[in-house]
Amino acid sequence: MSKNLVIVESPAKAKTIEGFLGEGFTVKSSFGHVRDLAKKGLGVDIENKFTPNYEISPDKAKVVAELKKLAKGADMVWLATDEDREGEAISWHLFESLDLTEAKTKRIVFHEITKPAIKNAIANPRTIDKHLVDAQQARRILDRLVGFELSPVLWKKVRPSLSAGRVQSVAVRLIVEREREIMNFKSTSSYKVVANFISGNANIKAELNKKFTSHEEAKDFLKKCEAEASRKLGFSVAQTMVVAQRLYESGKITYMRTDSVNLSETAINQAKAAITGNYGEKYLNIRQYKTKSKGAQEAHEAIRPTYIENQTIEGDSADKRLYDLIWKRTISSQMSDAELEKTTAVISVSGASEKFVAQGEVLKFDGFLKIYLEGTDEEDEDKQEGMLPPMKVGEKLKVNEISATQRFTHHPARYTEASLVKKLEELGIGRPSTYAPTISTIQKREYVVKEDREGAERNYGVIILKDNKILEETRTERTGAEKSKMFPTDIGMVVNDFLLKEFPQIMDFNFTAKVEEEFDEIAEGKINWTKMLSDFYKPFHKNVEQTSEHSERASGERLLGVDPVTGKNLYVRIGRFGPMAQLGEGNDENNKPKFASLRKDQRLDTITFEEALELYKLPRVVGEYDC
DNA sequence: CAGTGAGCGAGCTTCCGCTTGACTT
Repeated sequence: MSKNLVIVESPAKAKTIEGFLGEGFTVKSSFGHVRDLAKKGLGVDIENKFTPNYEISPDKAKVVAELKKLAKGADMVWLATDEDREGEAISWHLFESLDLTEAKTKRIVFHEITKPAIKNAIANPRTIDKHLVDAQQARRILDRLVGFELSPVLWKKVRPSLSAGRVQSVAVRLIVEREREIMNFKSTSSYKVVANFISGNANIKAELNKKFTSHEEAKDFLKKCEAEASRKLGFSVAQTMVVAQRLYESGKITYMRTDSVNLSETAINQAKAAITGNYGEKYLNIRQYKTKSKGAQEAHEAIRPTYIENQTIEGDSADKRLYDLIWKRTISSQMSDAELEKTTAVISVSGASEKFVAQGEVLKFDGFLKIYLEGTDEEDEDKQEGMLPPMKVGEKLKVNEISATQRFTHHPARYTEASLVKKLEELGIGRPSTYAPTISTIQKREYVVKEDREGAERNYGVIILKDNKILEETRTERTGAEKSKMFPTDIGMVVNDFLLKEFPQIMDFNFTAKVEEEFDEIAEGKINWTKMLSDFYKPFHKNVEQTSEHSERASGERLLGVDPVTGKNLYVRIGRFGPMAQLGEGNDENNKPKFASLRKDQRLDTITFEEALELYKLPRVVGEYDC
């Protein structure tokens, strides 16, 4: 009996596969990467063709020792890591660190975990693709060079222990730029006019095809009319991944750290059976999706329920909700389109050129909407909404009520953890396995904070025409309230502005896409990986040296004005203990500058001269003591 | 917890991507 050792990346996979292969095969897992660049120092010999200095990762020493032992006693070692750049590199690192030989090593890949797929893989082995491995080495080393050369510049020019990197710095940039857009946003308002008509005993809701910019215009319009007769879940990214991990480990869903949209044949057949069984043939529309995002590597299947016939699972409420979402998405992706019939009625008003428009929508066939509609208890009136009663052209309608309501334009939305991930995904920056860690890193460095904001009350005008009388009133609403949104901090903004000024190429949203193209060329054997690194590193390193030598410290300093009492300059900047105000300069003994910390709700780029002066006023109320 | 901001120097910090499990809260 020959002895075979198969190595995959994840232990859950190993267990399943061992069942398929049967006797003579032992299946073990590497638990992801086993080696990495040396933790201390740069870990790359720049002078010597970027030779990497790899070390067995401390937490993998045991795994490697065990695999080495098993490999020694095996007749054949099958490297069955994922079929993408990282997976190929894991196989190569295993080959190197387990002291394998080419004669007794085979590389296999499979796209779904089924018995025939595994058997087929075993029957069609290949060798390690060194070009693909080199592409991974280039990726790894470039990230190390960028991170470990930029970070020290920040320690010197801004503050110790800060960090910069290809992914995290761009994530911070997105948040900073969004905040500035919001700061510069000027809200405008206009009046939206809505009318309620009566036809027979049915109501028709219609909106005017024009909005009025002022209260007066809206009122004038109503006067003219007077004369007339006639995405869902509220989890954080980290929480979601914890729940998903739990579902994965208990065998309820497939692998979750993937952005693949590809479903296996097995899955599609299961979905087909579930759809035809539950809803009938006409709800079925089999499709195969292809990914849109750049850099997706398709080593895995799309996230889906392992057993699609199970519509619900046992577990706590978070488990059930996430499973429900995954189930519905999977099933609906293979269902027919919904068919809607749209009707538009145009209603004119005598004495005014503007027209009211009523939109009616009737669901002719629910298609994939069936599984979304099923769960919600829809009330009958809700169903009626959107439908138009039968009307004749030229029919005269009675007006029940016309109202003009003041509406304000909204600034762009701040990012949530989830929307930031979505944006990074669109830009092809970062990978599913790193989105959650990246978000926690930029918060740990205090570049951004996740916060709620209360918002403020705002008045808005309403003009109502009813029973031929015009009524004007002022109502209030809450605006600007935010929940779990990402806000940049002062330090985040200072670091971002510094990096953007000194290293614009790294901060470019297309930087990752550009280097990814080159990694692809390495993988295809078109260019040499050390040449690619050298072409990148030479100008980059020169830039680092120049900046380190010549650029000024970045403190976000702003001169707010001159204190009328002392005649000294009043500044704000980032100091040793965070954002602060500084009155006067110089360091002579009887003429020292005075310092004051900014309050928590104040920011370097928005604080006014008066607010900063206020910080120096004594006595100050710091709180109230309740005795 | 209050309130910090003299100066020097040694030694430290840091990246991204693949996978769980051991730990504390």
